[in-house]
Amino acid sequence: MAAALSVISGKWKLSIINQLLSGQKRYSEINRAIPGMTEKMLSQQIRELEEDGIVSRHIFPEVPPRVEYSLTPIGQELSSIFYTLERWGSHYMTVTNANGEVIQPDYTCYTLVKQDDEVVKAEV
Amino acid sequence: MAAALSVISGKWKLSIINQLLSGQKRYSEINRAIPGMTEKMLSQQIRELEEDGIVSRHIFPEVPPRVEYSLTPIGQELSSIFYTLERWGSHYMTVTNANGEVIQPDYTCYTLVKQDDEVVKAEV
DNA sequence: CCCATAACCTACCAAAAAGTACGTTCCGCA
DNA sequence: TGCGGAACGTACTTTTTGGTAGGTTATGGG
Repeated sequence: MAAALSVISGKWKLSIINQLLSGQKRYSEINRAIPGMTEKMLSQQIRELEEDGIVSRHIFPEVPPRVEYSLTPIGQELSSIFYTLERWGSHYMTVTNANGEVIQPDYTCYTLVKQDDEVVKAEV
Repeated sequence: MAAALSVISGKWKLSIINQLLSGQKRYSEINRAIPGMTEKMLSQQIRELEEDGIVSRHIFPEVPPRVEYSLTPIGQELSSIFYTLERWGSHYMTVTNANGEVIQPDYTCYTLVKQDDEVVKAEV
């Protein structure tokens, strides 16, 4: 489990894998598809994914250079993790509002506190 | 998906949730059950989990103080994420040796490189 | 009378991760 | 004669995260 987490942890890795789930893509395509990510981050994180055996790289010895990335078989199997995270995440969002405050409709989260020598139940 | 990841990312959070999956536990119990984790980390991370609505805290106004933690319903639903991560992770381990080097038995990961004006296929 | 226990908190520090800015190489194009 | 694009690399800074060492409250036990 720790191994799985260490492979996918990294601010941009999930976005990169997500891009490659729809097929082979070249560097600049991925770069354009993920706004906010710098080129350095892309090459750094995709290199880590390659070292972990998740993506494979094909260098075409042309000028201008062309490099295409694709998921290895074990990388494609990450889709189950995507599915689970997405499902839990969207379920989680339904009980959380846009500000990140938890709404928790079905249950209350409370704390017992002592106030003037009296035990009171305070909602968090 | 990002929300799901941000909730479980943190060096000790999975261990803490794992402890609470087997039922309500008090602070010192969790602390003893996870070796290597300092008390500061426990209180810091469990507080973040509480803010995210994953665990709830019950303070018993006794002396000596007693605090018990348990998973909220949405926290308990994280078990599906545990299961998926574990399954992928163990599968991943079978194609990776103890040194973290990828073995990749069913496919080869290669790179095309130019060497003395000749294209060669180099295994990574 | 002091120490241990419980469940923390605070200040300070180190390490890791991410971001910013810029350099590189080769070629075709205007 | 520069200019841009492709796919990076490198140096440096900032932000985030984790770790260390100590302090706090109150009480019962030796």
